Order: sequence, then structure tokens, then C-alpha cells
Amino acid sequence: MHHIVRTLEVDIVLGRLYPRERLIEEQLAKRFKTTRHVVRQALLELEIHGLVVREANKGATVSEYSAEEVNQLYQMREFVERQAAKLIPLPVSVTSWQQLKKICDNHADAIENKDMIHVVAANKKFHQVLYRLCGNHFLADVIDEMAKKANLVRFTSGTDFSFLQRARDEHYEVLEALQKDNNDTLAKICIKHLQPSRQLYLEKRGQLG
Amino acid sequence: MHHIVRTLEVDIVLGRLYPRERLIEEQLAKRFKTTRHVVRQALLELEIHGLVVREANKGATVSEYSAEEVNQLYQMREFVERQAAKLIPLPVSVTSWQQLKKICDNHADAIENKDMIHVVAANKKFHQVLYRLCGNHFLADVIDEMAKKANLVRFTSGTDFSFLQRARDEHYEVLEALQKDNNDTLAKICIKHLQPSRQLYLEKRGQLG
DNA sequence: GGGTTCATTATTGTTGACAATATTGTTGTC
DNA sequence: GACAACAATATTGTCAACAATAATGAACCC
Repeated sequence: MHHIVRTLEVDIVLGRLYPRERLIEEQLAKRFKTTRHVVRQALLELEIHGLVVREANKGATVSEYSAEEVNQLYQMREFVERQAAKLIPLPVSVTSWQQLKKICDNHADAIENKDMIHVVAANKKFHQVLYRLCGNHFLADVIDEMAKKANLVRFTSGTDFSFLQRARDEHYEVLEALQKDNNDTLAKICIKHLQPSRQLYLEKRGQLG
Repeated sequence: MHHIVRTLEVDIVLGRLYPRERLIEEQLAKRFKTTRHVVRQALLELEIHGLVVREANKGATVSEYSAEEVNQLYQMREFVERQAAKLIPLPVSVTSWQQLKKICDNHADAIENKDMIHVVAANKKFHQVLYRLCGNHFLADVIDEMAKKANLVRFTSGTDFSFLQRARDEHYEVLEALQKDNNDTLAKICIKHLQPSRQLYLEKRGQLG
């Protein structure tokens, strides 16, 4: 079941699913070669995480955030990621650093190959491993949750190459900061890393509304 | 279905359900006069919120947090509640204030009557309405989520009267602060308000382990 | 008696069918 | 042609029965 949830999340990140798009149980059941039952559970999970909205007897649709909500969401992300960055004991252990380095390199490779699925996976993994270093898993979980919600927003056209390159470079900046002993510097980079997707969305939204 | 979730949450707050206690689908189905199916969904929801743990083919049990996790949880609660307190525009509107006042009074009444169910309900409502004033519903939601998790910890023996009285008095302190124009003061009261339950748990835990 | 295998029971996991509801399409009337 | 009432369809919600798995207890062997 969790496989369905993850796949739908990826669909959302990659813009294969749009906000307000309907999610029909039977169709999903057919697609994932399973029964409506397990699809239902998956939709419930997505609903709880705020990625889809469900109305009784009407069904599920992909959530949509207003510009105001997007601002609130990013305000929250900055807030929790800054805190986590401040809590990470610096410099980090060699093993942690190497683990992150590896993920970064995978991410970079995936970008080169325009393999968006692995780009998304490596990117997600990088942030998860990074923020778990703060030592507080409640905080790390919230960061992860907010990142998922932000995926609703980041409907980047798949080939926004400079956008991806910038993210990649910033990951290496993070790696560098993790070897030094200045949490404020690390926090600054993390916050900076949040801005492009936020702005991209608000611009696109501005064009529409 | 949501009714089951809420009822089980209350059971947890009131200590009618203990950490590690098994939750058997059929028993719950009988108790709530429904089918296992809807019980299952309720358990899934509780699992996602971290209140129960489910193992494949083995069933669901009420979650248990280690002392370390409790510390992390309260660290997180202080962090988010402080932030929300700082964001609330002060002084609050008259209508908001009166709404909170009413809830406070209900809470006080329920304590007098030793009506624990309403005590819990009013207490929960007070915090929800209060923190929603911060204007960021993502933040407010996280605060709510953390409060739910903390309920696993606060297995207060139902008649801990002085504990309840103190909470009640602190609510009125909050009300007072909401009429003034000092977010730091408000934040301090909010943080102070968190301490008793944290300490109570750690003491009890200390007795055990 | 201690341990191992096997049967029994308790519990969860899965399925298909049916009921309830909302949406859409159609007909008939004015 | 616009509107209302009704019929048909699409979709979600609920249920009971069955299958699969894990926990428990009994019988057996050494």
C-alpha cells in the first residue's frame, strides 16, 4: 500500500498530477493492479498528510493551496529547517558526511541523465538524512511532512535545468558547511536553498491570477 | 469513522488505554457497533499520527515513547508553541478573546464537576483556538499534532486535582496576556504551561525505570 | 523433564458483492 | 429554448465471508 502512496507523491512532484485533479478509486486500483480497498487506504493516508482532499460520497482530489497558504507553508519550512540546522552537532561525523556526499553525487548524476525520478528520490533522501542529524525525530518528521506538502506547489516543468543545477550546487554548499563548525552558516544555506521553489511557484501563480 | 479516532484519543488522554496495550479490531468493532473495516481505517489514521504502532499480521498497540523521545517531543512543542505565540497579533480581537474566555470558563466548570471528558475537550479546544490565532495553519496543525502525541505521555490519574487547577489558572493568565501587547510575555506563559505535564511524566517514568 | 513438532485458536489481511449517494443525461412540459 | 422531474450512470461506502498468518497449547520423542 505504501508503494501506492509513494508513487502518487512522485506523480505530484513531477506534475503528472495537477491540483484539483480527481483521483478515482477504481482507476487507481486498475493502474496499481490491486483492489479499491488498498487504494482507499492510500488515499486516506494522503488525505491525512494534506496532499489530497476527500469529500464524503464525492471522492478525492489533489489538494490545492492558495498563494497565501503557500507563503504560510514556506514560512513554516524556513522556521523548522532553520531550527534543525541550528541543532545539528557540527562538524558532523565522517560516516554521516560520506553518506550525504554519496546521495549528492547520485543526485548530480541523475540530473546529468535527466532521470527525474531519481533526481526526486535523491533530493528527498538528501534532505531526510540531513535533517535527521538534528537529533530530534519529531522535528525531522515535521520537516519531511512540510516538504511533501510543498511538492504540491513545485510543479516544475520537468526540464527546468538551471533550477535543478542550482539545487545540486547548494547541496554541495551544505556538505561544505557540515564540515565546519558554524550552525548559523549552515542555517543560512538551508534557508537560501528553500527560496527558488517558493519564488518559482509565486511567479507562475502570478502569471495565472 | 472519525468518531472512533476521537474516542480512542480521549481514551489515551484519560489513561484508559495504556502504552503497549493491544488494540484488537474485532473488540473495537463490537464496542463501536461497527465493522472491522471502519475500525481498520481508524487504526490506520492513528498509526499515521503516531499514536498507535501496527505490525503486519500482528496487530495494533498503543505507542510508547522513551524518556529521550519525550524530551524531544517537549522540546519540539516548546519550539512551535513559542513561535506561534510570537506570531499572534496582539492584542487579539474582542470576539476571539470572548470565544477563548468562554472555553476557559467551560474548562473551569468541567474541572469543578470533575467531568474529565469535558475537561479534556475544553482544554483541547482552548489550545486549538488559541494557536490558530497565529495566522499560519500549518504551524497550528503541527502544534495540534504534537499535543496529540503528548497525550500518550500525560497519563494523569484522573483525579490529579491540583494539576488541573494549575492548568486552568494558566489559561486565565494567557487570556490576560492576549489583551496586552507583549508577545514575549505570552510566549513565556505558553512555555510555562507546558512544563507540568512534562515533569509529571518524567517523574513517573523515573519511579519506574 | 526439556525440547520439538504438530494441531488449534485468535487475529489480521483480502476479496467480491451489494447498498447508498452524487452526477450526468433525458424526457416532457410550458 | 428553459426548466423541472425523472432515469441512468458513475462513484464511493459498507458488509460478510474467506484466506493467510502468528500465537498458543498439546502430544510426542529423546
